[in-house]
Amino acid sequence: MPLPQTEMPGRLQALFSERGIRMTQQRRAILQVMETATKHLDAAHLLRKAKRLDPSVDRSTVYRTLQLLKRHGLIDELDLMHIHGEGHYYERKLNRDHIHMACLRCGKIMEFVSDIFDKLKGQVEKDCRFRIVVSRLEIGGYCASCSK
Amino acid sequence: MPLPQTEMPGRLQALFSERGIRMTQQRRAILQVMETATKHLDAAHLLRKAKRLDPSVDRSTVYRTLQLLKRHGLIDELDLMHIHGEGHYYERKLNRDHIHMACLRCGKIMEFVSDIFDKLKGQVEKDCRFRIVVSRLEIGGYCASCSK
DNA sequence: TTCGAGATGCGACTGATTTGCAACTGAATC
DNA sequence: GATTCAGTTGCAAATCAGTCGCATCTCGAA
Ligand SMILES: [Mn+2]
Ligand SMILES: [Mn+2]
Ligand SMILES: [Zn+2]
Ligand SMILES: [Zn+2]
Repeated sequence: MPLPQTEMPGRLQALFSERGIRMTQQRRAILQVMETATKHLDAAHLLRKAKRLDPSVDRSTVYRTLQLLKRHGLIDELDLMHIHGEGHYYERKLNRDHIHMACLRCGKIMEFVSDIFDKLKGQVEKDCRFRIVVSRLEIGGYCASCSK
Repeated sequence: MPLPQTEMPGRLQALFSERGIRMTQQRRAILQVMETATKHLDAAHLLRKAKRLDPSVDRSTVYRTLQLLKRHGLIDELDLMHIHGEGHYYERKLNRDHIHMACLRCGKIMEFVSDIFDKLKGQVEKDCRFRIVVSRLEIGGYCASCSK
C-alpha cells in the first residue's frame, strides 16, 4: 500500500489556513509536492521537485517548511534504515500510521498497516501512561525475493 | 527497564573472537564502554568515554567500530526522535528488543518491553514474508509527568 | 621472531542541515 | 486600492555528523 491517495488535493494548504499559518508561493509549491508524492522524498528531491513549480524555492526554505510541517504533525520523518546516506525521508501523515520495511539487499521499501501495531500503541499509552504524538516503526531485513 | 545488565562483562569481546574479528586496544576500550553504558550513547560521548580508557582512540575509529558492531548486529542505532540534534545513539543489543519513548517536553527516554511488539514482528515476517534483521520502534510524545 | 592483512590516527573532505541578515511579501487594516 | 509590519525568503557562510585516503602501526598466525 504505497502512499494511498486518500486525501483530497489541497488538503495541506487547507490545514495551513485553518491554523492561521501564512501561505506563500514557496510553501504552496512545497506542499503541492508533498501532497502528490508517490514515494518517500528526501530534502534534496523535494527541493528539485518544488523548484519545478516555483524556481525561486531555496534549499533553506525547504528545510524550514519541513520543520514547520513536522511541528504541526502533518508529515512523518523516516530514516528508512539509512539505506542511502544519512539523510531523512518525509511523507504526508495520513489518518492511519503504517510500518516501514527496508530490504537491506535490494533497497526496496515496503509499507504495512497492522491492527497489532495500533494495539501496541494503545498498550504503550495505557501501561506507560505516555501520550503518543508520533510513532515510527522501521524494520530492516530481507524481502521475499531476496530471502531465498 | 533502563539498559538491564543481563550480560556478563566482556561478552562483546568474546563475541569478537568467536567470529574471528581482530581485537585491538582501541576496540577493547570502545567495547568496554558500550558494554558498561547505562544510557544511550552518541558517537561523541562514546569517544570521550573510550578516550578515558585509551587516550589514543580516535573519532574515526569510533565510527569504524560502530559500523562493525552494526554490521554484526551487536548494537542498535537510534534516533530518539532527534531530541538533541541530528546524530545517532547506540546501545548494546540484548536478547530481547525494546521500544523507545522520548518525551518531547522533558527529554526523558523510556524503554518498554512488550509481547505485542514481538507478536507484531511475527506478523510482519509471516504476512509480508519479510525476514527481519533489525527493528526500531521509536515513539515521541508526553510522559506521565509532562502530560498534565 | 617474522610478517602481512587489517586497523589506526590524522587531516581533509563530504553531505545534511542550520543560521544570520538584509530584502521581500502576505494578509490584515484602513 | 494603498499602507504596514510581522513573518518569510534567498543567499552565503557556518555548523554538525560522518567518511575517506594514506602513511604508519600492530595484532596474531605461523
Ligand atoms: Mn537517523
Ligand atoms: Mn534502549
Ligand atoms: Zn529485497
Ligand atoms: Zn516528560
